[in-house]
Amino acid sequence: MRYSQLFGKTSKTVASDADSINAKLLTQGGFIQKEISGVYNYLPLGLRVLTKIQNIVREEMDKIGGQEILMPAMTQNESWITTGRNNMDVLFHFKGQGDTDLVLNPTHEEVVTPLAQKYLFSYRDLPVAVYQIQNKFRNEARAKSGLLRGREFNMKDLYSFHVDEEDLNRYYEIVKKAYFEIYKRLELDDITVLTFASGGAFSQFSHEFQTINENGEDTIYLCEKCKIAINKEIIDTQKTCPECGGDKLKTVKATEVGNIFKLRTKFSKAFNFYYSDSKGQEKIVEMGCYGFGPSRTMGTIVEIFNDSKGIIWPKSIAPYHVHLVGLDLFDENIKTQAEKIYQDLLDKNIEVLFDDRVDVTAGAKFADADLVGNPIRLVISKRSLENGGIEFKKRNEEKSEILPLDKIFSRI
RNA sequence: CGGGGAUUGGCGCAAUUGGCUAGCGUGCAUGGUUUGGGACCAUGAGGUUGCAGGUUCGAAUCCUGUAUCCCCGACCA
Repeated sequence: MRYSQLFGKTSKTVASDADSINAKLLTQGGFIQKEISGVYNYLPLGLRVLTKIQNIVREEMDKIGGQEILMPAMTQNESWITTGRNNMDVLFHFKGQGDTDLVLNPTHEEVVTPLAQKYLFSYRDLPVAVYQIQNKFRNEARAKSGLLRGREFNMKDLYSFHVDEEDLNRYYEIVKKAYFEIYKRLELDDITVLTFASGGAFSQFSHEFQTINENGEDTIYLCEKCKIAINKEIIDTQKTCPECGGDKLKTVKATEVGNIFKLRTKFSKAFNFYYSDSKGQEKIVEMGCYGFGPSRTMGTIVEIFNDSKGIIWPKSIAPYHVHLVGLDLFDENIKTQAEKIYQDLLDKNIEVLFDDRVDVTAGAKFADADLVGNPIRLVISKRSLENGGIEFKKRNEEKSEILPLDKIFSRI
């Protein structure tokens, strides 16, 4: 991609209502643009990052047998009356044709349960796990912190259906592992901890995945020995580490980036979702749900991986792998060589953003490269060519070096 | 949802005891000079001051209503 043609520009100043590091840097870098409070447009750079996060999640869900579907953003209010959740204060209600009462789904148990019921009748059909990656709508009392608490936000939600609790427990552990695989690929595994949270009516605990960072909205109590934590809402009833029983818990700030939950039979009961066992007996279906927020995770990553100059993306989700800065492009010879390098990178399927602007000074281009935060910066200029090639620099390192043209590819 | 603050070219800001053609920076356009850490000069475009009413000879400035945004708190499978 040529920077000169990229939709979405970086800027030196940022809208005064950007209220957090992630809102500021993502807006300034041309990744997102606020539409209304808690609702954002994703520009090409931002969408590339979001899509990469989604694809990592997608791959890990597929690995554990998740089957991707896509459910609608809206449904009838009737389903929410059935489960008794129609008065949740975050529900967006509106009217459809014929005065029908509709809601924008803040989560999809009310959709997926009746849907699964149409296809799963027998123990032979179970277990099944389906997931989607889709936007959720929650009318938060107070949207804030950029992508961290929005009214429309991106979510991966996986739902599993089982013959009994034992099988639910088995799969629950599998999902837990898959989540840590995801955080590993996002380079968040060192600072993301399993956190015990309230389990609701049918289960003792649910589990959150909390990424420790000083700007986090949540307070958790961390057992440093086990790297397991307890959520604020249950610290009153659970004062020791659930893993080792230790009582030395450290208070830390964190952001919830995932939540897995044994729903048990709460929704299958509401919708009368039964299956026939091997003896022809009718049995209730056991359910689990597993949420992961790609957009919130994107915001969290920016909160953590940044410096005074901008974002420092983990390699796996950077919008581009290489930021190619062309200087002195008014010189036809240099321009030709820069274009050739750009083409060579494209030919090798290396994701590259080429700053091909002619009338922009070196300082401005470097500042933009730092702000956007791609992992590798290459500079081709009069100076670099005189010194034997192309300047190579990693975003997270200070030092740079000049590499001959033919050596560049082995380094990226 | 309770309390507080804000709203002026794309963005950041100034101008209010009511008074001249609403300024400055940045960004944008054109020309020229520059060219390794957000260059410089010149010229130019861009605003019915969130919206709707009201007071007044005169309103960005005062009054009423309303919308939106932000902050603190409550809330948050």
